[in-house]
Amino acid sequence: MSPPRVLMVAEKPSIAYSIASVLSRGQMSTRKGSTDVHEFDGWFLSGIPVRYKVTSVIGHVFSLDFPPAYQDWAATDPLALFDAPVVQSEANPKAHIRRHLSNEAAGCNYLVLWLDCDREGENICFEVIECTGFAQKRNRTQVYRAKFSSVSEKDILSSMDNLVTPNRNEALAVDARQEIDLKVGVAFTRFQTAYFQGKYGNLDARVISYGPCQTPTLGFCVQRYFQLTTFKPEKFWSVRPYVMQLGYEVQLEWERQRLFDMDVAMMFQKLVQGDSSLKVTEISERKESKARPVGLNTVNLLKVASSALGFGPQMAMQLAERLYIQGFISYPRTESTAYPSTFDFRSILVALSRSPTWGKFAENLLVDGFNMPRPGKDLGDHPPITPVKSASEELIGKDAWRLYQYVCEHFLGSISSDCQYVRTKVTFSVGGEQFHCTGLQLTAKGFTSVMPWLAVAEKALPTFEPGNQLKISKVELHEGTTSAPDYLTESELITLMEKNGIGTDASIPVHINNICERNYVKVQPGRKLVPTDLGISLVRGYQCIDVDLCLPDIRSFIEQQITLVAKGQVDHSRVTRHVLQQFKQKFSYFTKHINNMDELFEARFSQLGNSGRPLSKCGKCIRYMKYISTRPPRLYCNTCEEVYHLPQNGTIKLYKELSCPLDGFELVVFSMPGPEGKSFPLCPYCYNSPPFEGVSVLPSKGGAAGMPCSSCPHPTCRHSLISQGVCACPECDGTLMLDPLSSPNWKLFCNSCSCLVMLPQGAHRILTTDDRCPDCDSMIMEVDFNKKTTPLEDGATLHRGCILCDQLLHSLVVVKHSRKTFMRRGGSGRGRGRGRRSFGGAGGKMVDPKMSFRGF
DNA sequence: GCAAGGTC
Repeated sequence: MSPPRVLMVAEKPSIAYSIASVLSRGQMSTRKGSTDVHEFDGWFLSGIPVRYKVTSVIGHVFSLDFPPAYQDWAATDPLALFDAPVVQSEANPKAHIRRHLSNEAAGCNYLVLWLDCDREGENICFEVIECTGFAQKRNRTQVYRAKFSSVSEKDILSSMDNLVTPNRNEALAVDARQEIDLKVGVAFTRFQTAYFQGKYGNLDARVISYGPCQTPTLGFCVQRYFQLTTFKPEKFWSVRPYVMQLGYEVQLEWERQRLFDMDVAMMFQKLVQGDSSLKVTEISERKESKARPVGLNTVNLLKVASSALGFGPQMAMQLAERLYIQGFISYPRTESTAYPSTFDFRSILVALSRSPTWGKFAENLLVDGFNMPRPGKDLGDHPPITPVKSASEELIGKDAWRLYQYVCEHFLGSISSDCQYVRTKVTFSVGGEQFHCTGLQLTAKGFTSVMPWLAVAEKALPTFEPGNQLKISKVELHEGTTSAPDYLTESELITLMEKNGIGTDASIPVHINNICERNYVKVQPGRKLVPTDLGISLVRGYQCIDVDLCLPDIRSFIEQQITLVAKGQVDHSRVTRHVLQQFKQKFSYFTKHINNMDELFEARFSQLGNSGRPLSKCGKCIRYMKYISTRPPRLYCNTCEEVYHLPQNGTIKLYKELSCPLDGFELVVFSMPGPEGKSFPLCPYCYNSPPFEGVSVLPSKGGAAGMPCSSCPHPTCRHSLISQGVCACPECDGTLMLDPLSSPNWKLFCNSCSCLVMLPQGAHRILTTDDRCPDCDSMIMEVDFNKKTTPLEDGATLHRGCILCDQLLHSLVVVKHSRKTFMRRGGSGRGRGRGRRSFGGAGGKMVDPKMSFRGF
């Protein structure tokens, strides 16, 4: 009778091989299949003699998708995808892994799962259980899970002695993630693509994708782009004294470093210049060191490959993969930076000692002894990436050689000694100010001799003694300018993604590749990521509609929700439903407000951004915005990617290059046509985003709130309701404002309705003043009549008075567009509404009937 | 044509 059979399944062929090698002590027979199958005899559990078969999958067996009925883009409403069924299909049909597992499981009595010990691995466990049929036919005691923290003999053997059961909750968390990612990503992607496709001639995108990882990744690039385009350089000054010591001229650093006020900096310069004695107050010497690197993991390899070697992550991984298959480096996909305790450094050093490049260095480490590496983190996956055997450029090619070279240097560096140096700091006092200079002297190069780009620069310093009185040779006032940050480098992006939990070591290169291939960013020399028009418009669009969509938090939210499933705290389908419900709402909101994103596309892609006329300066970036006069009229800031709506049915001009005291935007003036058309100034920013709450706004199309300066309660700005408001409107709750541009047809207009009041015609000048009428609290007006037509006696021209109470002015004003004859609506409480609450502020006075135009 | 996660 043949012995019972045990099927063991690993996540990838190389692990299956390692496990079989350890358990069979190298005595196994291997046959080909979809993946190799290693067979040998051994003992299982409490000493059952068995026949072992060890094979593997190749990552996930299945992947999730929508059923065929939902595959037609045109016929499927993307919103319906949130509630659509999902189906599993074989991830790699050509590999026939499912058939392979089913065949190999036939006749097996036990299943041992050797998948990677993370959530994804746990999920693959259940894929394997399904394929092998162990779920249905056999009872649970026949399925075991091996938990191992590294693929070492010790760990493999000990996990065989401590077999557990697979964790269904962790697997279900992955199921939840898959369904959420699929539905959210596909729904948004199909909707966006359909909406923008063919809409703009020069928008050439096959697909405009959205994803909870790729979109925040793009978000990082665009965020940096905004930082640098809206950067405002600032000048700064620092005092830099120079002293002569033992024939050296030394420049001293200021303890205050720099000041942003030139006058103050100059004052300090004079103080220092005026004090003839500079004194050494302190000399400190400190031994410092720069630590050798921890073991190399994938993400750090990718960063160096990008920043120092100029290889993109995709390319770097391809090279690393090849070096691994050829046996030159160890497995290149690992998160761990800690070496296992049993790690064999010596044999690698022996291998490298044959190298013409590092032979000498490796040999020295062998002879003089090497340092154990710094601790690092152990994620239980694979050891850090190290060389395995010696290579040469001729053997592996130029690019692979450069990557291999780095792996070797990093490995040698990680077991070298730290770099050590002495830092000397000399502190000086002069004119009440503190200055210093520092010197650096290397005592041991350590690892920097094999990683010279990390070397510490030496800096010589002449000897000083405490209490030395020195002469200042000159005192410079250095002027500098703060500089904008540069575009995000790929290496910085990887750091950000890792920090924010966007993607994994294996998927980070994929996401970066996606945003490049989809034409959202371009890689420029120095591997800088420069967002394209499409990338910028997309991110700006998300920011305008629902900023969450492009922030990394969207990923952490999903992760945090599925972690509840993994911990068994919440049911998997409830979490999936709940999260999808939330995304469905976000999706609905997004589709309803897609016009906000479209405005940006319109500006970018139909070249409105080029055809518009430069008009007012943006207060954020101090660059001219473009005035787009076609409906709806708006200003567009090319730099900030912002659209500012303007009132319709009139003309827009710059208002004397005056700017808003609140936000620095240049004011524009809006004029309605005709001699009786009113005109009023407005700040493009405030008009769209009123800075004060509860301000009455004009009705406006295109979503702008519509607050012109005539509704603004700013207490001191000379264009505000407070400065230009004259008295209550006879027609409505509004306030009559002086139209500052109405000369010579001077008029007051209501900031709320169409009421107009014509002031003395032909006056040379009419101004509002700071004074108020003691009787009715209206603003006292100052009228400078024309010399020829002045109604004043003796040809005087200047007259001050209240237009309601002053006999002369009263007789010269005419109310137009007044549907009601001077009757105030409502009772005594009226007129204290939002817009006028700040007006006058003189309490009960405003209920005086004279406040209206009654009696005209 | 679409997501993100495995591995090759």
